[in-house]
Amino acid sequence: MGLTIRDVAKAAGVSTATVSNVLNKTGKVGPRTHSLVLSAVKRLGYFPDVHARHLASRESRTLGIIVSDIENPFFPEVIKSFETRARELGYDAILSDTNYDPSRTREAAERMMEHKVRGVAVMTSEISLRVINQLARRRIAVTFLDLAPVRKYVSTLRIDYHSGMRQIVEYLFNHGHRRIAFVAGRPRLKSNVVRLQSYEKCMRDHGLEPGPVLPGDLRFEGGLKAGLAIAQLDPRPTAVMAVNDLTAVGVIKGLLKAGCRVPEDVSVTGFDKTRLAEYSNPSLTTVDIHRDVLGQIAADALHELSRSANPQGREYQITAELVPGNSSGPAPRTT
Amino acid sequence: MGLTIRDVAKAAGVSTATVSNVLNKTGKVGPRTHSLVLSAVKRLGYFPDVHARHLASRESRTLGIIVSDIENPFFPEVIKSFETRARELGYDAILSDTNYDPSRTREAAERMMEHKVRGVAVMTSEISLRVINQLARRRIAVTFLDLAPVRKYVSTLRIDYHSGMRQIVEYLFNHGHRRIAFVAGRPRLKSNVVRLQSYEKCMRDHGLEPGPVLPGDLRFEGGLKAGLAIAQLDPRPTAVMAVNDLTAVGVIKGLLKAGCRVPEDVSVTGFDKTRLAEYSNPSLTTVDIHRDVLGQIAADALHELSRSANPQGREYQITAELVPGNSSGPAPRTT
DNA sequence: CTGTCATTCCAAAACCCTTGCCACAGGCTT
DNA sequence: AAGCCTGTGGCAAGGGTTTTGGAATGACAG
Repeated sequence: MGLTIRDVAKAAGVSTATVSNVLNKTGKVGPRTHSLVLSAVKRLGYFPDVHARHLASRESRTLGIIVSDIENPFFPEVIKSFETRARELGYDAILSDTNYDPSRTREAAERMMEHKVRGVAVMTSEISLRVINQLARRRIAVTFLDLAPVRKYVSTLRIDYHSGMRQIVEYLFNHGHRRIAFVAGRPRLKSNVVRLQSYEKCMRDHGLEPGPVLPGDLRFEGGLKAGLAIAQLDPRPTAVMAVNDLTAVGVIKGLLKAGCRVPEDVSVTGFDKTRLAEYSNPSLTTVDIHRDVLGQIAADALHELSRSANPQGREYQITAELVPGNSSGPAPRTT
Repeated sequence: MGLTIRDVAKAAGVSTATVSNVLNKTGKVGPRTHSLVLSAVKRLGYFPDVHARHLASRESRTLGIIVSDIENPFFPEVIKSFETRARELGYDAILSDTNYDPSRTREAAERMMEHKVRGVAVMTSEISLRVINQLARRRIAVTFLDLAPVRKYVSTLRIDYHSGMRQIVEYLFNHGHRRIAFVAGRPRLKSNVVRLQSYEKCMRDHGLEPGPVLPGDLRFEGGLKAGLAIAQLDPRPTAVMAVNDLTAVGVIKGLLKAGCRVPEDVSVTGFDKTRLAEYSNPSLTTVDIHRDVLGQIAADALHELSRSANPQGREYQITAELVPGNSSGPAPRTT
């Protein structure tokens, strides 16, 4: 307990400054003393106190990441790659989960400020502009998902939903589908709206009439309901695009329950490529939005932003890629 | 930037000690000054620096949690409830992901020591006894999963796998199954071994011969392979118990691919009740091991351990509960 | 009016580390 | 032999907070 740098210094017969210089690899210490100190450190099992270190160096080496819900399969991968990249860049990472709750989001931001993080990746939409400003004013770098315009200390990560949607529509079109339904998510979530609009636009671009569009809830239940409803439609769509994988799995279950075969009668596609896509039965045709890249870029962006002399934010594009699965196939022959 | 307690003190016309007393609710400050300080804090948007606070109070208010892999669906729920409970108890929580890598596990433990956490919940098996001792010697409370005997500063959370397995065997037995196969996980993982042994014991308790036991890998692929293999067995088992949900989903896919119906021809059960169980098709019969309770108890245990005068560890039991789904049904009539 | 006691606030030390600056030793050059 | 580097290591200040002991204030009893 209470092992300090002084103990190490005493054990090695040097000053605390020297120990510090060894530990921080400043190159100011000769090889002899260097190994002397190192062996003392190891022998005593000493680890420098992060808090004292931060305080003394008046320079934070930690980045924060705020997510809506760690249980949402979207996030763990992002978190992991963010943390990995952060570590590579020499940062500690701290995580806050807001549980979709605006007040907990505020708390999360406060926590970041208390920890004097150098930057924070905000991966949630329930954050107010006031909080953003508070962070930026403190010269804390921030990255956002989609929303928020770039400005000083604020960069944006833009996921290319549109390209993803276009790839799906093209894919289905090329497989002969003409009646393609859409199962939406939450109409208040911007990323969901973008997906819907992209679907509509791409349909028109192929000379197809969009619709029907069914409501969903981003969850399994919503998909299930939509799937049951779609099975009863006349004429029945030959393909269904779901706003995300979870919804797609629900849709499939609903269709099957109603006696439709997937993909023989109806093709179904998801979005986001969660692991679900792979495990689901049939496996899902979906779009991979490279969450690992997302997390990594977020860390890079914060690093960039926080150390440049002119911390002007910029925009990053995250690409999307179609991943074919067994939930989709050629359109059935019958008109 | 660099807003400190001194700025607040100056703005409120009091000393830093008074501001500190207000913020920490020591009750040593009169109501007049109290509100004066509070308004200054709010006006300036001040947040105390966590590092300075820790340093000065020489008492940590943070707990750590180390997990193998945040992408493994087992963990997010545990992490979430751990963090929630920690916060309720007044702690900050920090997370480390080891990616199943022993060297990263060591690093994670070091990180916890650097952060001077008050306790750490170790939810991984790749940790050596040396590290445990290192932690305990520093008077850092520790909880483990299954392994590690209780001792000073070390408590154990024991998941009642045996009861879970028994419930499944009984359930299948009552549905007329007599030939019940098992798809195993990694033979080096203790929790996997316990599951297998429990299966064998429960089978014998019901007068049944255990087996066949097929190898698996805790992943989808292993289950798939096992499913394909089981379909070819003669006599074919009427039920398959998988070591976890993911394997079960693979088994189902393998069986279907080989032309067996689930559950009409073969019943399949999982373990751990991931979300997969619900979304899979057919939905999985599985066992819920109450991961939310696990996280919460871990936090409680650390709190208990770290503040008691006699920090002797103890053992906690986490119960398991059968959750019936559609992947299992009565055994087929044919002998 | 003086002495006692609570109450409320402040000054300063302490927490553990980093870092700028200075001191010193030894080897070179001239 | 004197003077200079250069390479090495120590001293001490300082970072933002908590905390301890004591000072100032005011109320009240004697």
